[in-house]
Amino acid sequence: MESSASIRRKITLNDIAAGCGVSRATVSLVLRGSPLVNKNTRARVEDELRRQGYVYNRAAANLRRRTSSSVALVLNDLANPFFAEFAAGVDEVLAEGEFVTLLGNTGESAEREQAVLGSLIEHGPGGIILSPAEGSDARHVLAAVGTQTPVLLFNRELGGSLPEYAHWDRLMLDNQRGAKLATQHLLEQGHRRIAFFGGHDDSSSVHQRLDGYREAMHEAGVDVLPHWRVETAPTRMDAARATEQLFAHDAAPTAAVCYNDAVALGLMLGLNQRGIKPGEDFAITGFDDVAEAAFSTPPLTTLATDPRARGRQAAQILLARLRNPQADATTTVAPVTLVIRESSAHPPRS
Amino acid sequence: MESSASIRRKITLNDIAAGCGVSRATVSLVLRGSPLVNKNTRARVEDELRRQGYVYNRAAANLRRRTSSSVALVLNDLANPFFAEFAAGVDEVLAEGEFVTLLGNTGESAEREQAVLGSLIEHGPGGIILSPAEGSDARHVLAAVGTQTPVLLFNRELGGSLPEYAHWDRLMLDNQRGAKLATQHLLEQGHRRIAFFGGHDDSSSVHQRLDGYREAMHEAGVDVLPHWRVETAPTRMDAARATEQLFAHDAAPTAAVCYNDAVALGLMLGLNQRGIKPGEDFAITGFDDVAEAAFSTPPLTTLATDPRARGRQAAQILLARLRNPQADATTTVAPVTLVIRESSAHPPRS
DNA sequence: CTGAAAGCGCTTACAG
DNA sequence: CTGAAAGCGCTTACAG
Repeated sequence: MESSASIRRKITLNDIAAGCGVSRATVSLVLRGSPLVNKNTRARVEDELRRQGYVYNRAAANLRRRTSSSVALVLNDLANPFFAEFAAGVDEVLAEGEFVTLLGNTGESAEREQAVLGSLIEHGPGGIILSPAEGSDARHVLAAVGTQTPVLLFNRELGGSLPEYAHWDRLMLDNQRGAKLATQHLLEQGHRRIAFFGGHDDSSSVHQRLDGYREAMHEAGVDVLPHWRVETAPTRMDAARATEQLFAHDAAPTAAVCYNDAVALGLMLGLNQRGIKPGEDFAITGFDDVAEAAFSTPPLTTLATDPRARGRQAAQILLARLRNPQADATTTVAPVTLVIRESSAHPPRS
Repeated sequence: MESSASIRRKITLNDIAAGCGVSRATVSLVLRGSPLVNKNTRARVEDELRRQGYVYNRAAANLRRRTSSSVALVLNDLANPFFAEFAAGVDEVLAEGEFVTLLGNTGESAEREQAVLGSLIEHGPGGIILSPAEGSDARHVLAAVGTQTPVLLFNRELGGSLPEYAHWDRLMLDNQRGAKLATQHLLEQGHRRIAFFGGHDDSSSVHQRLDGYREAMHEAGVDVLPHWRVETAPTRMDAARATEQLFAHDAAPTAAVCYNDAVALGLMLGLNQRGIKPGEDFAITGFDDVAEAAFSTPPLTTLATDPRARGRQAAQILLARLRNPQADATTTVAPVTLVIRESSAHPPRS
């Protein structure tokens, strides 16, 4: 690296061509690994490339070739460890495929999602991986991204519906099966009065998990009482506050399938405050397997979703789409795994 | 949006110009908001832009103007909530400044860091925000990024040293002051035998926190015994395993300043296993204020670093650098705040 | 106020 | 095997 040269302006193919007496075209062929170039010429060019500290300008190449080497990753909540892991998985696979990740975080705001998509699309991503903000709808997303750029929808559906929307690939978690597994596990421990605790009913993932819970209860021939459904915001604090509602009526539950781990951990807090020992007097399951689940007191039975693997999977689906834009849209439902820990490992006590 | 048109090829300035009978140049001026354009012409062009569903090609504009509208964000561990929050803060400010975030995750591998930087630099970022992988060194980073692209170093220093390296901006946490505050707090509670627990001595942040701890002990006139320093990997499990080393000698500590929250939570685990009640029989402080700290049993006294605010700050420093490339390099030390909870709120008991 | 022309850094038929 | 030429989608002096 010639520091005197590199401090001034960027080195281009012209500099390399001039530096070793060949044409720009030949240097380009060398860079792209064409077999047409003479061995000797290639060596000479490669030396010169190194000598001048050449940096490939991928944007210029993309412009000329009408290709893209980026993928936009638009997340509803990057600060959530689940999505952070997901992003790490996406980036891992994209990087292997020589793509760069354009990051956008919407913070659960449909309005910001519009702005973020509108800005990212100007950078010409080859595709978009979108985990929608709450309340985001298909028409707005489509208006922002157009019909040229393939979209992979992760984690939730959009509101509204459009013909184009049906052509997008999807990667969803198996929410229904997960909640069913958790419910069946509690039934096997001997519980019959099982609540479904936390989350708001208007969310598509809450809906799916409720379905799984109901299905398991139905198959076991257990009637579900209305007060076994307690809605909360999907946060620890709100769940802790709502704990009392579980015990406000007769036939109080002896166990709860929680919407997610945050809610389950909040319920533990609320139970402790009432002198009820989670994992001894009351059985609990969560959903997500956050880092804390293995270390809570008691450790939390939950459903592992392996967000990093989901990220890798999402990137693979999108890369496949870029290779074959005409293929039919795919819907992938990712499996979730029941992880049994002490919070649920006992028969009913109350 | 004409779906028949938009399905085929991308709309360019030429299409718009042809569509309303002006030149490409005029359309460009409209797009860039030039005051030169006649009001009427502007309105006509803007209509046509909307009608054809034009999407600005920022890459082409950047090529022509020799500018960049992206910033690379290279993180040692995106899956860590601290860095995920940091990334969210960075992205927030960059988006406001009309920049897009190019994400790269190195997973704490210096080798991957090389590859990631080499790949990102080809996309022509205006600058790079780098939170180095462990063991990353200045020479390799400089070789990958060259001398043209400004770098902001976050969180840790690189190994090795080079003249160019000194010209990089820095944003570091006030590790020393944080550990000093924690130590002083324990001293005020009446503790004298205070350990420094966890982390490896070859890490620059461990080093700085140890310095703060020693400074506080020295100022209080308390001699530090060698066995009050226990090294561990900065993880919960390793910390739990190492707990016994605190009590292997006479004059065992009654409190510990922990390297970070993960280590502090692990120490709680280890203490509980030995029948020692953290927060009653033994005082503990952490560092980071992870989400879990407020909910552990007992809640953990720790140092809040506000990673999202750090991210915003990092982006602001880098944007300032892009506006003024010639300004002197800056070093910013971000404050940390002691958050007192129950894990440390008592005098020595043993 | 508007248009013709040159050029950002690359790639790719096409000749030779 | 190599070079001259055209062109990706923009911007920007420069004329008029």
